[in-house]
Order: sequence, then structure tokens, then C-alpha cells
Amino acid sequence: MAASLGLGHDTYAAAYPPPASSYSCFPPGGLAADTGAVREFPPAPGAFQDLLLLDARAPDDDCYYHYSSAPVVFAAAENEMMSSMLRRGGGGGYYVEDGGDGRRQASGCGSAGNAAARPSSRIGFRTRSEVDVLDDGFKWRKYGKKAVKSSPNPRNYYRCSAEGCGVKKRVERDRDDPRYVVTTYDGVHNHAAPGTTAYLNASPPCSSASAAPLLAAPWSVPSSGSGAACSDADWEARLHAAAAVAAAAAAHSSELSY
DNA sequence: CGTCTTTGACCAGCGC
DNA sequence: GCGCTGGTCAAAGACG
Repeated sequence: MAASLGLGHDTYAAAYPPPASSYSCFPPGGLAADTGAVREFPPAPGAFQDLLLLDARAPDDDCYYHYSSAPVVFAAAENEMMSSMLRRGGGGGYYVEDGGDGRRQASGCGSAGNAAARPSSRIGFRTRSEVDVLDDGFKWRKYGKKAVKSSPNPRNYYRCSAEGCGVKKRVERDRDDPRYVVTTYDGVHNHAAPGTTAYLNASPPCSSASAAPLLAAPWSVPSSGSGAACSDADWEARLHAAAAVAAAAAAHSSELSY
């Protein structure tokens, strides 16, 4: 489905394979040999059918959650999977799904020990976008900008504007490919973003394309690829927004699950 | 006038 | 102890 959209998602996946460093997080022997762990968070059948490509990483853990082949949106089952990971402290769970093309996968990271020792509500996303700031439904206030040594691009610091909410996010351009924005959420919101719950609970029919422009789900694109409801730019924008919403919602869901 | 961005200064952690 | 780096603070200005 992704390839039919003409956005080069498979190309993206090929261009951005899981970095070698991420595998250091996997159990000895690798995921293939650890099927028990892999199946720790089985999703509902078909839950990954419409996953969109993205990779999410927990910077502090040096771990990546990869969803190759197709971009990611945290549909219900997906969100639950990430929530489970977060409930375990940001790691300790593994999951791989072969979507039929043999390339799709998602992976958790970190050992159970690490999870216990390092509870984390930090989650990062890298998405391709021309705009730096992801509109995730929450209101952010910029409080800092810093040039970092590890990247030629400045890093921007944002804090949730809601009173009493200490969630922060960092936004920077990918040092290797400025087309991509790396957004890192730190903390969990103590409030809900307007429309977020409805957004995540909504079924993903293609016909819902115009339901909520700002938070419109990328999956609201005709799966056949023959429709003209969404331009590539539109798709990118939706993916971008959905990724941000997913990150925020995953963190929020994690908090609510404790 | 309230809110937000900008930006230089400051602080803390870390390695040497 | 010192320097480097990342993260935060806070004053000033811009904007609606």
C-alpha cells in the first residue's frame, strides 16, 4: 500500500535501515533467536497493515523502534504496544511483525534491568518535513535554541504551555539529512490535547480525509493509490502531524496506564 | 496588553 | 581545576 502512494516509503526504508547501534539493544542472539520476547506484545491481526514509516527512538537509551517498509501511525493496537513498552519503563519489550513483505518490523529495546533502572517517558521521532515544528495538538512555548556540536543544525527547546505541565520537546534537523526533523518528547502530559483521544480512537477509513485537517490521519489516503484526495505534500503533512500526535498520545497513554 | 520568540548569559555534568 | 557541551533562564523586543 505504501509504495502505491508514490512517496517512496520503501525507498525510505531502504535508505534508513535500523542503525547498527540499535541492535546493541537487542537480546543476545538477536531478535530472530528470541521469538519469545518478540511475541511479548502481539498486536491485533492486521494491526500493522497500515503502518506508516517512521522510526521512533529513545535517545537516552540509544534504542530505536523501527517500522520499516511503511510509515507509522499509532493505531489502537500500535499505541497499546508502545504504551506497554513505556509502562515497562521505556524498554524491555520486543516485537517484530512480518507484514508479508518480509521487511516490516518494529522493535523495542533495552533490557528489563535497564527498564527497571531507567524509567523513561522520553520518545523521539524522525519524520520528513519541511517545517520544523510538529503540530501535535498541544501548545508549546519555545524557551531555548542551542547550536549543538553533534549537528550543524540548531536544536530548539519547547515546553508545554499548559499550566502545570512540564513536558518538553526538542526539535532539530537530522544532521545527516536536513529533510528530516528529529523531535524528542520528554515527559508525559498531565492533560489531554483537544481531539487527541477521538483522533486515536477513530477508525481509519479513507473517507475521513477531511474530518480534522490539522490532525487528519495519513491513513485517510485512498489505499489504492488511484485516488486524488491527497497530494504528496498533503500526505507528508498528515504523516508529520500524526507522528507528533502519536508521540504525544503514546506518552499520555503511558501515564494513564500506571 | 498579553503572549511568544529571540538570544546572550548562566548553570550543571562530564571528561581530561 | 579547567574547559567543553547541553540545557535552562530571563530580559528585551516583536506581534496580533
